[in-house]
Amino acid sequence: MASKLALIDCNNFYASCERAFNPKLEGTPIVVLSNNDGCVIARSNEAKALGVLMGEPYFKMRELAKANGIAIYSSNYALYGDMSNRVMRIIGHYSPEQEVYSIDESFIDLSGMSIDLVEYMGKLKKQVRLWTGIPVCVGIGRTKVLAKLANRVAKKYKKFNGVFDIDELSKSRCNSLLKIVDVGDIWGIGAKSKDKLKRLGVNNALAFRGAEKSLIKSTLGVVGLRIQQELLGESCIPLELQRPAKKQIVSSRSFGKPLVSFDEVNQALTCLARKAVNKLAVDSLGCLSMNVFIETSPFSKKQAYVNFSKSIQFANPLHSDRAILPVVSQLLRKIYQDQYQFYKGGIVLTRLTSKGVSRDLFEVVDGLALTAGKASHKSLLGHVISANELGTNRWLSNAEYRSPRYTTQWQELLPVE
DNA sequence: TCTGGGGTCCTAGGACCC
DNA sequence: TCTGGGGTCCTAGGACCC
Repeated sequence: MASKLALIDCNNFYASCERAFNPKLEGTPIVVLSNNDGCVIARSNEAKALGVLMGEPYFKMRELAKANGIAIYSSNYALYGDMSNRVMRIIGHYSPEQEVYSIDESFIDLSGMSIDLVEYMGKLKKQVRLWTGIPVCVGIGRTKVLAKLANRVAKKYKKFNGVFDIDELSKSRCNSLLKIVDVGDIWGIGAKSKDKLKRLGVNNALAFRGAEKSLIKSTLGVVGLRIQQELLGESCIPLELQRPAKKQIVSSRSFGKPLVSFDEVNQALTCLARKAVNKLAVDSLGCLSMNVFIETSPFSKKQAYVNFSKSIQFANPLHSDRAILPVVSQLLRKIYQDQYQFYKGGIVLTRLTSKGVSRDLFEVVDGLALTAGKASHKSLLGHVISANELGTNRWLSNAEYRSPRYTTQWQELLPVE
């Protein structure tokens, strides 16, 4: 049976979330900023039309924002995550097989459905909009790469009303379409690969699809070969129906201010480690190794960019804050140097295992004695935190423009007018 | 003044083994 | 003096995704 997939992609997701809770923003250009209010990570169509670029540092577009009445938001992941769950649940009703690909994208399997798929996906699009306020577009094709491409078309050309099936095109029309798609706009072809291909004269999707296999293999390896096969309509990137087990957990942040004391950096990393430990707990995992890193700003003109990191292997999987947090401080002690202003840092937990029997009492930590931990304190929420998590808080991100967490914090519910 | 965070997969090269 | 080759496992780094 020929496979048939749809990719449902939310339009300007973060910006649309802000708008869903503030209808006055209809027609207003919206920009959402990254964690530290650093750069642009989402733009409404109006903001795109004003020339706001993806990834642009906020300070470079502040004047433009002021002059054009652009609404600015700090990112509000609690809100976006919750909205995503609602959207994904609705999409899940349209097929028995769904892959939630990212916070704002989902593939579903439509193989063997003898109905008008464009009409069917039109219904989905309307329902998501009605129930959540989030606009989506749908691309349909035989493979993931083709569905992605179809989705671009659905987004770009108004006449399709947000739903496009690439298989509805005749062969020659399909070729004309592929010819106007830049090779760098194919899913999986990033900036580096794009440059390599263009140097070889492979400029668009049609040329890529028709290129010699050996050329693709030697230029991009097996990854490129797979993309080419998918463009030809042969599915080789399967739907992932269940989330694959995590292989690593990263918790890192740019600090709100450059940090210049061990204690401040230690506070930051201990708090970040706490977040990582919480993620371990959600999936009932332990880790057999950990990496701690700190770095200076790559943009600073006052000091050279440096990046210090240290890894440690554990004899048994660790999963508790009591076991992990002290090790973070000990590793940091080994890499911290007084003369630098640190601007970012984090921890990476790897070699994850399912937790199994708790062995925390007998944990052996590669030559590092586990200290019993300093006195504990209760946080405002009532759970016990370590002394290292208290401090100046200068590491915390700036989030000057965050909208209320309408859906996840009682105190921030939308008022009834 | 001010430049995100969290992931995955692939490959090359080193260490080690027989 | 002559100094293999194939397999596996691990890690670091590159590239990509949203």
